[in-house]
Amino acid sequence: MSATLRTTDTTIATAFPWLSSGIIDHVNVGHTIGCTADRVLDRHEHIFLEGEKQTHIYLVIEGVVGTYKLLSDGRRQISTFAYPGDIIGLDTVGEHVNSGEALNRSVIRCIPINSIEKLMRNEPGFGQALLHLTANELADTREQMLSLGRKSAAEKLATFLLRVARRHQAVDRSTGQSNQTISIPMKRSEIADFLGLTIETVSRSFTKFRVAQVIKLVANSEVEILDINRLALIANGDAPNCLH
Amino acid sequence: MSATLRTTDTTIATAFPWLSSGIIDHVNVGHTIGCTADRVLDRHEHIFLEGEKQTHIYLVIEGVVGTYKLLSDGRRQISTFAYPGDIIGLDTVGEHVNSGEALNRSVIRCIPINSIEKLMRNEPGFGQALLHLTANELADTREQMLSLGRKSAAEKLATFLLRVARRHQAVDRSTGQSNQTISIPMKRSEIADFLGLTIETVSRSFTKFRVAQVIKLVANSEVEILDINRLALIANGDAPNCLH
DNA sequence: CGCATAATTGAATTCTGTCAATCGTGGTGG
DNA sequence: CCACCACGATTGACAGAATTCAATTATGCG
Repeated sequence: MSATLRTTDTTIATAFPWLSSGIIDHVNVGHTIGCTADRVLDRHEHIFLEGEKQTHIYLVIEGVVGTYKLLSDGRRQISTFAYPGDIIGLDTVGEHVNSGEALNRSVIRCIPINSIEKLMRNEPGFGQALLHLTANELADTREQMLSLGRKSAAEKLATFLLRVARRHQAVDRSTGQSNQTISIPMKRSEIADFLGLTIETVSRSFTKFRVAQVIKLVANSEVEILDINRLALIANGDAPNCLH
Repeated sequence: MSATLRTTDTTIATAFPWLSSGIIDHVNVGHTIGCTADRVLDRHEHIFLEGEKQTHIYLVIEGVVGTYKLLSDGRRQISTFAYPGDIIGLDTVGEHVNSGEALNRSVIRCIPINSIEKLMRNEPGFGQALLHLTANELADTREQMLSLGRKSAAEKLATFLLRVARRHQAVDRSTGQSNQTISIPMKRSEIADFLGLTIETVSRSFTKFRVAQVIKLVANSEVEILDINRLALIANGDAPNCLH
């Protein structure tokens, strides 16, 4: 099971690092928000299940967490991959509409819902910040819907790789290099369930890109992007003739 | 072009009828929110385009409005169908991530963004209400992702029909009848672009349901649901053998 | 080093898409 | 009031993309 590292009274700034980084500036980030706890999660350990009452929202501190929905016969649609700095469990107020699961060994910060509600009443800018956050996630989700509904396998994978690359850049913008080697912290089956494909199709698309010199497979979970422009063309369905 | 019916100072209650219906109770709905205008839209008339600066959010008063994203070669993914009472244009703060278009002759109420921002500062509960709204839309969108990514054509259409039926019930719950005849206010091509299918496949799925006595096609835009339980089974992938 | 798990590749099938033709419907004007 | 026309919906035949099933290869952890 999961070990609780520490339980402390926390300030807004500690619980929501992204708030300090300038999205919203009229929040008193020194405000205390009550008890938060950090949890260490093993791979495949669940944080919450679809349908459960929502008691906390969760800030990913380390690792990668996935949220997903299932059909009764086991088909799975992964909704999001959450990286450090991302918040999960905000889907709706009431009960979780997704299950949340660690894809790797992860650390998450658990923030009680009632703290959030109190904060929204006391810090006017805070609700606005959460709205921003949720709205951005909605925008992201809509982008993903375009992939799921209208893109071919290769286009989906290209879109996904660019997404990860952008994300990766955001994490280590310290190294300002452009010919990126990105790490793919999820397995093929998880990519497949995110893109609405099978692992075989994902694998074949990887191979196509490799053969076409668009990427180089350094390892199973490490991809070097050789031609990011081409990748972008493919992602948007603008690749002249190939790779479909 | 569109005719502006009237421009008036409006209260919260007028602009957001759903606020009065009990979601959030600590908002002074008598508060005035500044100038709103009602617009009458013809079929196919646009409200906003993807990428445009977001100046208003819009409350649908009459008709049905669709929001969508395009790929450069014309492939379209419809994100939402908005009915009277729904709000569109909340996707994100900044610029629209979808285009919005009337599917039928519609009336929308245009609410300036700056009113919204002011309201969020002055009425603590209001931001919370918008967060609720956005979170619910996010939950809805995630449900749709499951359809797009993991369901067969028949399952998608069944899911869609149930969705419309639920919506329909909400509208005229005055007539408490159960053997529902629902009106489908969108064309096959719009259903197709919502479900990530072609019009031909949508049409074939309709025919399958008709032959299987699950629905009756009263007219092109009017469906009688004969066996809602069966439809629900199909929608969730639990239909024993058939219709796939 | 070895084994379990993950990824790749191949062959055959299935579902959906594409192209094309026909049918139906609703609205308009004679 | 009816006929016509344009648009939308349906149906059929075929093609193609992705899945399924199966076998092989690679990887990474103990």
